[in-house]
Amino acid sequence: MAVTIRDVAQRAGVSKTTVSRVLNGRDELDARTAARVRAVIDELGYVPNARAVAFARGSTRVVAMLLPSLTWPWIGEVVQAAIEVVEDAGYGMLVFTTTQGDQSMRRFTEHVSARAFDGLLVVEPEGTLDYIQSLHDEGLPVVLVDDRGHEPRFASVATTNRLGALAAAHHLLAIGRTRPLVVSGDPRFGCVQDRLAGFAEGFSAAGRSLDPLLTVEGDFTHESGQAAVARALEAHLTFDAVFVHNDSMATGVMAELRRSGLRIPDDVAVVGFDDLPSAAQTEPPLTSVHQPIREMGQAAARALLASFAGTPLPTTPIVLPTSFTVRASTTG
Amino acid sequence: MAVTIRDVAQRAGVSKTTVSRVLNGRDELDARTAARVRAVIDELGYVPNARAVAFARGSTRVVAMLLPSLTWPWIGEVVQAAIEVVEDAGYGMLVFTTTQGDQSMRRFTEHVSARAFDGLLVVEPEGTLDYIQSLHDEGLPVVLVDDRGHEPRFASVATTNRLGALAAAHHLLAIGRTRPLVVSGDPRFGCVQDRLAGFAEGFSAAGRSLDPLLTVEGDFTHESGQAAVARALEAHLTFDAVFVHNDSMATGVMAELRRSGLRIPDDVAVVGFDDLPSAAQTEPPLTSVHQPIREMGQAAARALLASFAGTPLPTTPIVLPTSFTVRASTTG
DNA sequence: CTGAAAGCGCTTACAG
DNA sequence: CTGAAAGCGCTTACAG
Repeated sequence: MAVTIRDVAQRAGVSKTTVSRVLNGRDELDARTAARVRAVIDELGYVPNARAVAFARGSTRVVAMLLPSLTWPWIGEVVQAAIEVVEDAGYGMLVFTTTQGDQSMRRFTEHVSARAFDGLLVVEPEGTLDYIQSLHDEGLPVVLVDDRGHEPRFASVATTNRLGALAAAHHLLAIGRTRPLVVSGDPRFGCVQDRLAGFAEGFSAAGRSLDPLLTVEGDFTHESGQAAVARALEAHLTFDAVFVHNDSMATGVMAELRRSGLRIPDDVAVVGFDDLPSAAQTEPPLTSVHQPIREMGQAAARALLASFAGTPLPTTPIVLPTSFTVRASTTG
Repeated sequence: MAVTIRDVAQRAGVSKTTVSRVLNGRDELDARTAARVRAVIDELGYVPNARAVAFARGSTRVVAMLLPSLTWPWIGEVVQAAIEVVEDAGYGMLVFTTTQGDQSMRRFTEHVSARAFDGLLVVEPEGTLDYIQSLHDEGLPVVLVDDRGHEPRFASVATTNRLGALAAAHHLLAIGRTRPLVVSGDPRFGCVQDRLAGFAEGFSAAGRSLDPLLTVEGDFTHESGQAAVARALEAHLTFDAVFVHNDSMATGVMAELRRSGLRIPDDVAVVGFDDLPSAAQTEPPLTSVHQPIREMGQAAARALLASFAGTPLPTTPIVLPTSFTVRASTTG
């Protein structure tokens, strides 16, 4: 049998109430009483039963995270960072993914209804923003880690997509590239629009406009980057650089460029977006707009935990700045 | 106020006991009573409070997973697969990582003592096997997803490291390569020993022995693969193939080979191990021993869930076979 | 087939 | 500063 608060109380010669007070750090306690109780707790190796505490207190000390999938590198980084913050606070992190579509969402909803956790961090699975919004409206503390450029009416953490793309433009101009191909993500995403706008802005500020034919659409996968470049080359487009909306597509872009006999960066410079750890391992290493991914995960988790302690969740997005990492794909 | 079992009972004109029976699918029930109760449950949108159920039943319907980190691709795949199985069963998955060392382990131990979950899946953080063993000995259901080639005295899921390496040897011999460089992982790991043994076995079965100078040690990182090849070339070793103990090192190996002007596979063929999704995206695409990673995660989760239902955990490892994926890095 | 009652192990007003 | 008692929302013998 596990040791309970009752055992501790008996052994210390106090009531369960007093033990509970020691456990929860209430201050209306005689110091010697508290010390004695603490000694007994150590002696017996007592740890309060999490199930009973959750039940009695009405909160679980567990945070949930809802994600499209765990197998995307970007998401892995975010989750890892968030977990570290959550663990530090003595909380647990319950992870839900939506790889099984409606079935997944139904399961998740059950856990919400069952009040299985105190708050929620979200990297939005496609098309679930309204649902998340409704959870928030019903009183569940929610923080969105926003990789899509939404503008939700609840707490969120985002990055400076426009400024990041602007930095990419400045860099390419600085190394003398004037006809960049742009491989974008799905233009329905706000982040994609921001990246397109920031990049164009950088060129127009330098008195150069972008050839509209030189913007092609990808879907953030390696394959789509490869295909985009293949199409551009087939159409005999000429370009001296490629600005790619994420690193995965950028590796596809570089693969296709090399297949076509083009040298990177001599013939074509390549700039990615994300700057995941793997960007340093491509060939050549990839210049990329750095997203503060870990910081975003941490900030989201911290905001959520703070809300449990009474600090209201922020009503405007927490925006963390991108930076710019230069590697050999632009400065070989 | 959330709706409780009491509300349902009142509205249906039965006792809470009866509602509980309907909820838990006991069969000693009048069909019409059950139907009526179910109707009320739907009408009120009642979902049992997970905290109360966990407390009353003494089990949480939550499984935990202990991991070194979420940012390694191999682990991401395992966790994703395990989560899907766990979610399907209506369970939640609590994820703990040990990126913060002792601090992390202390936090995790608290959750164990607090009985915050019913069972544990583990990808062993370095040096914690004895601790995991002790949790098992104290009665916590544990299943190890074994990427290290341990032989634990509790349930585990593993793969055929020796046979996988044997297949790599056969393939290289089949394409006429006779002097392979081997870039291994840390030889303290059982899986590394198995891969070394299987590979050597394949060559000796063909009447060829491996040059001991041609086995160099890496640490499973991209950089170590790169460094290993750099050292080998510097030492003027000659080889016509490289067998690398994982895909990450293999990309490092390929990068260094290309830097040295060697063509893949014409001058040097490369075989990796793992066959992560990214292996199809390297340049050239990587031939690799395929580990059934998803299947391992699923099998571990299934075994754990089955143990809750009364099926004892297996006492010998569940071993899932590797396969062999041929790509352009050996057959360009 | 059904219900009244005890119990799971804590927390928290309330009273002193 | 401390304790007795109620209560959190379920499950589960036990009795009928």
